[in-house]
Amino acid sequence: MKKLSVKKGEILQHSGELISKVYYVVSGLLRSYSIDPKGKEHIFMFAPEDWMIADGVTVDGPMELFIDALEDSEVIQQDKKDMGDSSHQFDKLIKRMHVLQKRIIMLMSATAIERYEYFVEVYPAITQRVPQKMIASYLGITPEALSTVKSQRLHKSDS
Amino acid sequence: MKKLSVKKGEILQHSGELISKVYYVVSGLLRSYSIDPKGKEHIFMFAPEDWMIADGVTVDGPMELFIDALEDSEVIQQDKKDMGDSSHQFDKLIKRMHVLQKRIIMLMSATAIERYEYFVEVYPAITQRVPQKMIASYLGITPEALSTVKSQRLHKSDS
DNA sequence: CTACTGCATTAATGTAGATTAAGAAACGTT
DNA sequence: AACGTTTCTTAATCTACATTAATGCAGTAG
Repeated sequence: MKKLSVKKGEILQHSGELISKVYYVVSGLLRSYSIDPKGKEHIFMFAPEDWMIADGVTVDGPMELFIDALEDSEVIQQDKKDMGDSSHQFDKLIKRMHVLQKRIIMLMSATAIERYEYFVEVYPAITQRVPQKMIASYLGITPEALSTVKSQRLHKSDS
Repeated sequence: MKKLSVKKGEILQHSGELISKVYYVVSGLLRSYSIDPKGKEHIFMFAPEDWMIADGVTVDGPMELFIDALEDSEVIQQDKKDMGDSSHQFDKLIKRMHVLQKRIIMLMSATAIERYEYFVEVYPAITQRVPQKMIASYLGITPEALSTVKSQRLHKSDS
């Protein structure tokens, strides 16, 4: 368990590494993402201050997630195996699962517009801090599609 | 913690209930699913023998998941708060998260065909045990689309 | 056996979002 | 300030999948 200062753009964890760390974000902003077989980047989560981020390493092998810094950040790095299993950690995991569940349901049932509305509602702060194309990547759509979604929203509020 | 026998079609948990149980499947097959605002059903997971299934209830409130039996089943019901936080349980959760992560990445990056291929690879047994329309619901596509995907696969293997 | 009901398949038509491309705006670097 | 680089927007075209609808096929009940 140690404190790190990372610069914007710095990579904390490469895909496929077996070392399994957990990062608590004290300040700044991290993200985790994967690169699919077609070479496209998909943002899996954003982690602003007070969040925790980790890859999904299991006993079965590594998960293909990168973690990097979108802003200069202070993070506390901890090894997963030293985390213990206090019920506090347990709760955090349960909460994270809930977010993932919701995300899956949204991907299956909601349109790009609905997913964007939900994103803005849940993470209003993030929209100001990251480029649009990353929000598009999080939503599972292209930056072009996000752009049209946003203009539709503007025109709607005229009515 | 008690053992239950449930009949095919029986509902173990309704959406919105606050009671938070975990079910270990001894034999048979359960599923969890949600119904979206448009009234469409989306299968969240299948749980054959030796799996565990639960809703996503958190401190923040209930998750909108139903759980029911697709086959006559024997299950062990346990209250979440009595689970303790042994590292065994912890590991199970981590594994589940891994599955969810993979699913999200697939939904964002893979076509219907690729998702089906992956499903068959990971859950070959399930394809024989549930109706096609439920597999479609799990994959996030319509039964019609799944039907064409399957015929494409057949024609491909001719070549 | 016939009639009903739910499921699977196939085909037509429609649509959300991808792709491609080109111009405009914002940003970092010297 | 002036440059290249990245990001954002807009529009035209394309494609994967949804929707709708018709048909065939079990399974089940009378």
